Amino acid sequence: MDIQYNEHSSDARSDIDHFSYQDTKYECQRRTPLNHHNKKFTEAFEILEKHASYIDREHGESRALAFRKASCALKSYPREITRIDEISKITHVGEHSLRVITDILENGYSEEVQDIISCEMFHVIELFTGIYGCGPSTAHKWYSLGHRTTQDIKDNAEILNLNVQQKYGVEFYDDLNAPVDMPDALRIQRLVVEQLDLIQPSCSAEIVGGFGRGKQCGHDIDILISHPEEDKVEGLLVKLVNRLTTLGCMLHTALSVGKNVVRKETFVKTKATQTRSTMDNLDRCFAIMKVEKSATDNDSCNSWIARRVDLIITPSSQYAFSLLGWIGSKQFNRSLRLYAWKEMKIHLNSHGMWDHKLTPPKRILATDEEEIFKALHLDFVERKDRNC
DNA sequence: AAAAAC
DNA sequence: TTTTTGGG
DNA sequence: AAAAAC
Repeated sequence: MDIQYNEHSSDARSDIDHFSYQDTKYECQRRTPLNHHNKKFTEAFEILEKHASYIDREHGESRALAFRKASCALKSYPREITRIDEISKITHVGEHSLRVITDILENGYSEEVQDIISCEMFHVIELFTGIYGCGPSTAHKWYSLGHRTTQDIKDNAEILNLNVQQKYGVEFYDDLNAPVDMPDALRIQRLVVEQLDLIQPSCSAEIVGGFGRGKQCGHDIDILISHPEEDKVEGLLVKLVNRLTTLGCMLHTALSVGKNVVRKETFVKTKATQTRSTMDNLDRCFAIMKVEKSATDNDSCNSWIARRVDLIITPSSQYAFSLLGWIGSKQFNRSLRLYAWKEMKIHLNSHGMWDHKLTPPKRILATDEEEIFKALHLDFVERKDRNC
């Protein structure tokens, strides 16, 4: 119940065993390590979460969110759950979730989860949403048209009117669904750094996303690029992508060139920027890159493999906020932003934060992650403990 | 409108 | 019982 | 689906 760490423990081998569960309202108020003690429960909740979001587009997302919060609570729980009364009073683990946990404790499985797993529709939606460019809506559409395999989609590419991303998603399906490991991520980072040095020296290029939280493998690589001088990142993404394209590394790119709010007053809306949504001011590139296979990969026909790579550019004034946002996890961000607004009346996003307790709202600056946590009156959470 | 990112 | 659930 | 506000 209480927030108590055992930081002074002499036993550093299993540090997560030494704190009692912090029953907090927000995930950002506690530690959520990648390796926890309740995988058999959280794996069940992840099935329920996906199922809820697939089943109906109406209330599905909110039900999915509830299962995710229950799952996150168990990920933070410092030991394996063996009795239901241990967690029967924990926040975010409600009636439905307790039923599932009870079933697993008593029978070793949940019938509800088994039913989902044995359902063909669930598997096909999983398969289709694994195609880059295909989300739940498109997956449903394809399923209802009678399609069941990626080969079905390939064979009917014309009739289905696949968009560009989906075409590449189908073409490189196997590559893009092969796990990326840390050495792969480091090789891509090295390539990006080499090219950046030729365009603009002294750039930083940090691996963010799951790898940034200590994951050993993932499905894509996210790289956050910045420069100590505020305006040195202007136009950088286009130059970088052009270089990588010339080198033959780019199989597909989707650029999102936003308005870099470096010189707000000189910013003039052009047709190109108007068509972009104002959702994100960062310059981003969603790419499919052609990268060399690692030595450990099997020697099949190709010497290269297609990988999903996201390149994100941020000016130094926004660096801490984009770093925090792109490190994630998604659920950590949601909880952090909800906490900031509900508890502190502070608007937080990946560009900055604004104190709405004052009129007009006042921007709060930060140069590192610690300063953001401090401004929000939160204990700092290590990146490896943001895996909620 | 859906999908892309955390 | 109703509202909220990230941000844009 | 779960919790908080009403």
